[in-house]
Amino acid sequence: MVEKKTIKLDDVAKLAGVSKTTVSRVLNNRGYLSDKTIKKVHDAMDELNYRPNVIARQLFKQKTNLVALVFPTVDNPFFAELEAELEKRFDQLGYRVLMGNSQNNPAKEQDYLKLLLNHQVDGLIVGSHNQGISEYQKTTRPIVSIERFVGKQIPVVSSDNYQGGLLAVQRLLNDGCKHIIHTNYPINLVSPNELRQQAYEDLMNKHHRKPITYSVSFDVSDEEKERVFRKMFQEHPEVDGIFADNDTNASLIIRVGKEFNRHVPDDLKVVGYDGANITRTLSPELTTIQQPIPEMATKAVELLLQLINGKTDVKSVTLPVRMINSTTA
Amino acid sequence: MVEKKTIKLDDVAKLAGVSKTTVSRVLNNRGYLSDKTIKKVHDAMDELNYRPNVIARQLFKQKTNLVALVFPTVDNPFFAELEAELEKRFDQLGYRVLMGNSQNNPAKEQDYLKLLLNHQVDGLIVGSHNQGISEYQKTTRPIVSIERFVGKQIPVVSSDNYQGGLLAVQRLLNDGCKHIIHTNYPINLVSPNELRQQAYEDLMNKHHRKPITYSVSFDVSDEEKERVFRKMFQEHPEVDGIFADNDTNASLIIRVGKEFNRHVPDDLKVVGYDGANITRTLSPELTTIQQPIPEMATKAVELLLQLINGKTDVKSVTLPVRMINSTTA
DNA sequence: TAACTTGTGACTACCGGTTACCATAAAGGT
DNA sequence: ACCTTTATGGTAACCGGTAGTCACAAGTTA
Repeated sequence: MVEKKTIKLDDVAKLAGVSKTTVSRVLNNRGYLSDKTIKKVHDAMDELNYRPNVIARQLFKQKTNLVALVFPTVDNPFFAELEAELEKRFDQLGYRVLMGNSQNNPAKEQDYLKLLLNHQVDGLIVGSHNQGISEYQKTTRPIVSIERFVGKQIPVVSSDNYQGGLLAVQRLLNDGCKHIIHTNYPINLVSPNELRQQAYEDLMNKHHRKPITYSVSFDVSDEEKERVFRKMFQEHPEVDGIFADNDTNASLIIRVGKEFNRHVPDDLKVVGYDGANITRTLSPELTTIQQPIPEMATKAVELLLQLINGKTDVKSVTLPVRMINSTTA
Repeated sequence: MVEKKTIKLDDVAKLAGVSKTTVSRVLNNRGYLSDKTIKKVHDAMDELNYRPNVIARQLFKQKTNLVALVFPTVDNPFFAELEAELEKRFDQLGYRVLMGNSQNNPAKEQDYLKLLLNHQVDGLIVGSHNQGISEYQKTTRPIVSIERFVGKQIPVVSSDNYQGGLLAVQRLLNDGCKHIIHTNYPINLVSPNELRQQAYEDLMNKHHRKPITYSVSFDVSDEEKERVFRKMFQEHPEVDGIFADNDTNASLIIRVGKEFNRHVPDDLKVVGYDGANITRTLSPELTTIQQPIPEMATKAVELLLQLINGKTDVKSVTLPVRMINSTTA
């Protein structure tokens, strides 16, 4: 096997006819350097196709310029857009991004945290839906959470879930719905998501209607989810409006509704939640509450950088949502 | 500011009352060790919440257990599923995954390659749609490509694009379409995608029909794409069947068709391409050619690992596609 | 002419592990 | 009683850069 030796700083120095120190100075733009020397060094680097070993530098500097994203999965319109936006911003700031798809499995999330922390990441953005992960308490590494409460000291970026809930339910009420049902994650997952349900219940109570919520786990198959929705239509044939906790579920509900001969928006009105890119493209007919994903990404990156730079009083933020009016409600 | 000192191997050794060597032996499971010592060391590590500095180990071992994924963006049903599947497999094998969203911008792709290679990744999986990136020729690092020709020495995992093209067009012909149009990326992007177009043209010619292809760039906005499709309906009002190069475009075409009063599947039949998870959930009505994304991920990971382990004759593979019959054709 | 500024080299400690080598010692086998 | 296996310690080189210190030379300025 042809063993191709890695080029190191020393090799560049030799070829350029300068000292190791000088090459390092060129690389880091330190000290006094003549243009001539800089050129010589660059030429040598090009000729050898030299790539500085970032690992060695990381070890010395105690900084990796690596951040990790821990979310349930990237195979979901909301997380895909969010992670893409986060990555774009981190890239501009010189950070590389490690992916951590926890599959919404607490053990996996715990493992990921350990592994990613071992990789000496400079910070983490997390948005998994698990609880009680002790790793979060043990570390002092900078962490920002998105749409999820993780711990007292960890700032959260979320959209205005309560307002989103109000907008959605009010829209259904305005459209004349009498029997509105809400779907949401199981509530034991402490997330700002809960506030959507709170808004739903508050508004329903205000209008003297009985709030009914169906729980649907995030991490089960579409078939499983459809089963829940079928049960919903069977148990509540009177339903004429649904406030779904995300657009995927809204889409599944509309499909299941058809099985029960409910046609949107005549016999049934549906409002979704998230309003991600992909959903807007593939299901433009869906009326939904749009989370400001790009802004959330911007804010999360901003907060994480503050933490990385040693700021201590980093505060959680809530960003406004907006309604996208379309034809399903 | 409270400076929290990082715990190192030496600290663990001191607390456990053993030597640095022994701790390292416990960590790496090397040499002779008594159960008693192992326990002592583990206890000390737990007490101190010690995390071995992976960077230091990487530097010595010349192995990072890091791989990078370079794709246009993760905010797309096909790439989201593909990257999720890749990440899942790499995770199981002990590799962490770096995200590189090139935005389909050659300069950005080149930058990413440099950066990721600097990070000493053990390998890369690439699927961007750019050409002529010199970085690919310069490096000897293991690379596997997905659905894209990169260079002679770089193995490609692709699905059977020619067969996919045949299936799609044959379906439209069987449904009685007389005027079938194909949409695809600009052909100067050398990708196996081309074979879909080839199949389309071969089949059209065989049936003595004139093949017509509209080019749509991957990286433009939905609005831009819709403009192209509007032009298509204007220039070819006779069109009654469309073979789209991906499901997103199929979805946009159906929407634009409505503007021209073309209703699917009565006045117009559409077959898409990709059949990713998210698309199946959000647009189940779409008839499409499904790429075997999980299998492609499995194969790509397998090939990359062979390269990482020094195998030299790693061959490209093509995997079968299947048709998903639904209501748009 | 003394005092800086600029430009470069040589040397070394350091980042935090890994591992080879050698030494030592107790336990077990023959 | 001798040899081997098991178990542990100490030391040092090494991975590939970074950066501080000191030295020295040439050019510039007061």
